Amino acid sequence: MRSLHVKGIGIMEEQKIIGRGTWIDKLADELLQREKSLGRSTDIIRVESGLGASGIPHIGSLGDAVRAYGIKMALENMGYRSELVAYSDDLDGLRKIPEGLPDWLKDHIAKPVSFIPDPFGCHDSYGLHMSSLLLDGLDKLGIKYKFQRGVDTYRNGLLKDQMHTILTNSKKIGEKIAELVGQEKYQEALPYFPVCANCGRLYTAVAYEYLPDEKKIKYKCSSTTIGSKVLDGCGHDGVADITKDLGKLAWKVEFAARWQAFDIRFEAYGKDIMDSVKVNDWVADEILGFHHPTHVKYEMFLDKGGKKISKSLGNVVTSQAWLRYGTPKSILLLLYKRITGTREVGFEDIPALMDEYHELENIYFGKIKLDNEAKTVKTKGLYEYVNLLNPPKGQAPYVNYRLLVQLCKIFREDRVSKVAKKLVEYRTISESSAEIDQLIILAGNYADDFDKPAKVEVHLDDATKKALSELVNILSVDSEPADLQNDIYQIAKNNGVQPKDFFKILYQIILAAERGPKLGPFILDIGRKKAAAVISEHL
RNA sequence: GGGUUCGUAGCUCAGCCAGGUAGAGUACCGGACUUUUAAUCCGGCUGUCCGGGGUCCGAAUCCCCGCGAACCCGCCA
Repeated sequence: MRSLHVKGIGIMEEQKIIGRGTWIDKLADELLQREKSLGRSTDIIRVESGLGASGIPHIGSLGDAVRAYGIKMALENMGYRSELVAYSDDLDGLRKIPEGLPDWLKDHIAKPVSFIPDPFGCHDSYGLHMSSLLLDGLDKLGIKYKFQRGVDTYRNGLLKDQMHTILTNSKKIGEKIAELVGQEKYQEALPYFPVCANCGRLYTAVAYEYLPDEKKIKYKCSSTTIGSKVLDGCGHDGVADITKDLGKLAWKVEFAARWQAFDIRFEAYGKDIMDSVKVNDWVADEILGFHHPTHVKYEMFLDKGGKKISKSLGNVVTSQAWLRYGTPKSILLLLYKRITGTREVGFEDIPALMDEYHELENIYFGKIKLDNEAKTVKTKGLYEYVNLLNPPKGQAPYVNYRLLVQLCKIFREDRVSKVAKKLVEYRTISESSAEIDQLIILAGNYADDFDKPAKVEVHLDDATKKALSELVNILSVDSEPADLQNDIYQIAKNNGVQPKDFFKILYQIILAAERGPKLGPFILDIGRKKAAAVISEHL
């Protein structure tokens, strides 16, 4: 698949570049090779992303779908039809109340999230609220998908054939699970969790017998352990019909059933479910007779302290919050630039990603040349994927994000027009535009939320106070001072204050910083009356 | 116990997956700007690429063995 020939010492090997040269193309190519060698039809190649619906979806949950969509794009680019199935596991039971959500949810522990009221009050259920947040994130990024709910999947019996095969082979599967991953419970228990018809809970109802002729499961709602807590069942004895009643397969076998039922050829997964995937691959291949999909494993997204981003902890980076500070493209760049390696992610990455996107754009449009041909192709390819293979015809105006944040810290009132005016004065841009205004809004949000100046305690002696009040007088008269910079300097000297210290104090008062821009023009920029008012507060 | 990832400038990290001159931000020094401050811009400086072996004309990059750090699994979905 790659042709290497050495032309001579010191000369680079020639490489065949696959697709657009990114990891996405390479993976799509491997997938196609595999499908061909398996002899499967490639009329339409479906890729899947599983969405958890039990907590607030974070950037990592989004990543699973975004990357699957990347494979879909690469396949289409290579001339195949493809589709992304977004499967919401909304029959999943609530095990833990996520941080910040109301306490009354404890009454709904172990119930499927689709049958719990929405604590935010805007959707039909808890589960629908959570999956909607994720789908909303995908919509805002421009990602197209076919939404498939777990509840509908089971209620309509879409997995009934797979369930039947799995349940009749449960003994064999249980032993294999123990062998592959050391989990022994399925040697006894059936890999199926009914929803108790009496109390509506999952997990407490234990399936103990499968009746293959009737395709029914006998269960008793006894008890279960979730984490360290024991949950008592209601004692109900029931029968569930796998073709229409609610209940779900255990994760160790559910993926395999879905893969076959929906004919899935690709699914990415996080390393936390590595074991489940290993078992599911075996179940698909050996029990269901369906070659498991091609996979790619990715590391978890961690927060900046290196802790796992957990839906139940407070350190959640959601796409909704991200879009307050960065463009959709900055999220796509984060997710498409690479898939390997541990990723510590936080809002503080946004400025760099915003600037990096702009750099990609410069390379794509030939403003920046790279010396290495392969890297140029790869970089352009990345830019195209970030634009969902529909790159713009021309370059959008852009200003360095950090510069914008700095300016936004200075101008808080009437920010957009003032910052834009300043940028024109700096000759950073020739004129203001809707794109620049939008960037100012994003950077402004970032400045407000993360770069908040700490309130500085300023200690003033009498001489300094006198000097400051003289300055206030100058600033308060109607006519604009001719050389304010020099005036400030003179005022300090006349009052026996070291100019260096005087400037420092002014920066502390006005900017809450030790240093800053040249003070004379700066005070005129922010408005001298306003500056006078701020200084007066310290007198 | 099993598995995965990471280790690169004082600091934070990119580059590694498809080998080809060691990179960015920050910090520091200097300049644009006759007195103070320097946001911004420009220029400069910064290396045992964790250690050791192997493959190769060539290794930060690929392979093996160590050392160190983190994460996941061994509840459950």
